[in-house]
Amino acid sequence: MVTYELLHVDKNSGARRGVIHTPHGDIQTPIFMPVGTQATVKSMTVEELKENGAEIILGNTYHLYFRPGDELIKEAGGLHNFMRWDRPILTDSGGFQVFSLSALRTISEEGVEFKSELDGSKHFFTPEKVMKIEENLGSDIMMAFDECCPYPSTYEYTKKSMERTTRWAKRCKDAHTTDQALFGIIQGGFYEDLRKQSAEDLKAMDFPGYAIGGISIGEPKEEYIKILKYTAPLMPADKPRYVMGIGSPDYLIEAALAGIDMGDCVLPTRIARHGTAMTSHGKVVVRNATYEHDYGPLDEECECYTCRNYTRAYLRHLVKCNEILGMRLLSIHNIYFLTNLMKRVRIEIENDNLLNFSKEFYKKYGYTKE
RNA sequence: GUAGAUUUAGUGUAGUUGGUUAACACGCCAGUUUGUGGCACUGGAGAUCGUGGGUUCGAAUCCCACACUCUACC
Repeated sequence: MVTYELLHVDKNSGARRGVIHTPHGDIQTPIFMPVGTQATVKSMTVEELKENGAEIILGNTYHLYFRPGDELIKEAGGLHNFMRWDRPILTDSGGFQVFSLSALRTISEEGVEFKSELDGSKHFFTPEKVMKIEENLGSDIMMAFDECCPYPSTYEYTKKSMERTTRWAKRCKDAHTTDQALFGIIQGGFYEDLRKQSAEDLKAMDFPGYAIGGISIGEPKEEYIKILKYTAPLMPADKPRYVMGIGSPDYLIEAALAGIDMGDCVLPTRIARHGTAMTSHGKVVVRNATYEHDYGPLDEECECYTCRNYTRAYLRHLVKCNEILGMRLLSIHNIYFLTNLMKRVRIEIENDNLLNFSKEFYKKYGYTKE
């Protein structure tokens, strides 16, 4: 059972402060969820994730099905036991891989055939099969199997895809047998009437939570904001609202302002591995020469392990040498930065002040728009 | 001392009948990254081709001298 408890609504923005209750504990919302595709948030131990504020993480149906296999994970006692994470887990359905691995798959009404990037073998993913995999993984929240449309897509294609995703959602619901919470995913691309149709059809199926999928996939920011603000109010108020794939501070704050409760993204850990940090004064490309002799912390306002112990000059050295520790220290910092940012967002909502805070934050972070 | 080989960007190299802005890798400088196939991708700066002279319409490329480094022999 997964339930949503609304604690407070920001009087000046409509942002929601709440709690989501799950079998593995509560999560405070709005929340940022680090992504651990292959049963690991890359380079970080579960202790480090906890110390840096992670309350819930993601796993991925597609990738775990191929390696090590969902049957093995079931045998190991489920994903929680397998990876030693005792807090909530949300599993993505593989719907994003329909988009990101588009060169390796074929879509039909029945499902999606993927050609494995590992050995070329063919695997047919249906909504029923995805439910079985996610049940074997044993996550607290499982996502319905959908298609994430690319940007841009034509109205005709997006409509056809959205309607099929709705039919797949029904099949997921019918095939689902455990008490794990199954969330529906609203699609419809960048067309408002399609978003509305998708939201209404999915609401009629009464899922315990809803997500907006298919945004934050490379579109201009204005398009993201437009669909976010249009779609969020169409989602039930008494259930968790989740925007899939958002990880930059502005996208997360805009989502919170729109009344969204959850967001996830690979961004903080990926850019960390490529040598970039998010700080209170904006993005820092640690490899840049300007930090060669900089013996101050990455972010003087940050209290994470990395900022308490290491200098920019040292981090730059590690990044330039492609040392594992550099990736780890920046990942720790970026995860801490985002979980801490969301902690602050929750406080500002409680004080009905998120809108003002967002303006101050954007100014300091260096965003020119908004 | 003799013979041979070598000398092209910070480093290592490509450039085979002489022909427009001399190529590549690494390094350097910068940018991108948003439900993670790929620890990646995209740009940029940087070389009077060892030095001097000659042949030629034209030389990194051919010729001469010198210098440098390496190897072998005396």
